[in-house]
Amino acid sequence: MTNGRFATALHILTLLAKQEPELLSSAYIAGSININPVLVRKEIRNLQNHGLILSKEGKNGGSTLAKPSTKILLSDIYQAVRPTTLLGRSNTPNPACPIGKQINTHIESLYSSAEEALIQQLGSQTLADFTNRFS
Amino acid sequence: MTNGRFATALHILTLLAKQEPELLSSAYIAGSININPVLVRKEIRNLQNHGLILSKEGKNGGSTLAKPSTKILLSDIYQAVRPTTLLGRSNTPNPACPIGKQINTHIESLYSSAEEALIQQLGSQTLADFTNRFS
DNA sequence: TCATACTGTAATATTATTTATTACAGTACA
DNA sequence: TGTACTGTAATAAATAATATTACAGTATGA
Repeated sequence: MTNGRFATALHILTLLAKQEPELLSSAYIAGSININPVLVRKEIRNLQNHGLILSKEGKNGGSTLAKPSTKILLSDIYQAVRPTTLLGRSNTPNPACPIGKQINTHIESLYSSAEEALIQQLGSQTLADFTNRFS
Repeated sequence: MTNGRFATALHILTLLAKQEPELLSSAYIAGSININPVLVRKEIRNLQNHGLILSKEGKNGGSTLAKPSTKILLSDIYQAVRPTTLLGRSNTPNPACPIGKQINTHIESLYSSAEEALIQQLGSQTLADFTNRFS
């Protein structure tokens, strides 16, 4: 992925974890990340759908963690922003070529075992582990 | 990464491995992958720089593997096409925010250990292992 | 020695993806 | 009932990836 969604999501969750149980507004969060508030709201919505965040509408509204940071794995965050393919997109090879015809199947299974390794590694750390590194 | 370079490089190397020790032209390879020959030549050049491929210019020229496919790890291929950051780019957070100021350092080290896990997994298979899966 | 079939590479155009911006409806509070 | 939020759609702008065109350089072999 060439986008910054993982970094953005992690930043959002770090802020929420650090200022728990305060409700933080998307404008405040966007100011810290230095991106557009609409992007933040979209990502918050997504993290909400994945059960990591709770939001409250209306005046004095905002967002907070849906569960303690010790219960949020970094792999949960990855899964929430997971790109279609970790190692990039595949091509649409020539079906007339015996290699071209088969390669995407093999690439797919390769990608999924590679991603599995990544998820295992990310799953070994919690959001709390990550935020504790901040001085 | 949103690009198809890993898939392209793997496709190139698979073709070369399967037809060793023949010299394959970029036009032939591009026909199998179904992308522009110039992209193939660029990637071949890159794989050459990484010691995976040998090329011969002029008439009847083309490319072949620089070493047996049993000696090429899938992680070597990843390293050759490695994007700046596996998990996407980071933001340029607000330095006035105590979290924003530090987060990129922590994200960087997180990314590098995640990538390390991926490389280990890819390093457990050779190009020969991959090409042997083709029927 | 010259036509041919390649690689190598630069320059540019096109397309796809990502991010930013604008706008506004809906909600809760005080 | 004004104010400060979320939620979301629509669109624009910026960036990244791929395709295309063009041509110089190189080796082969007729």
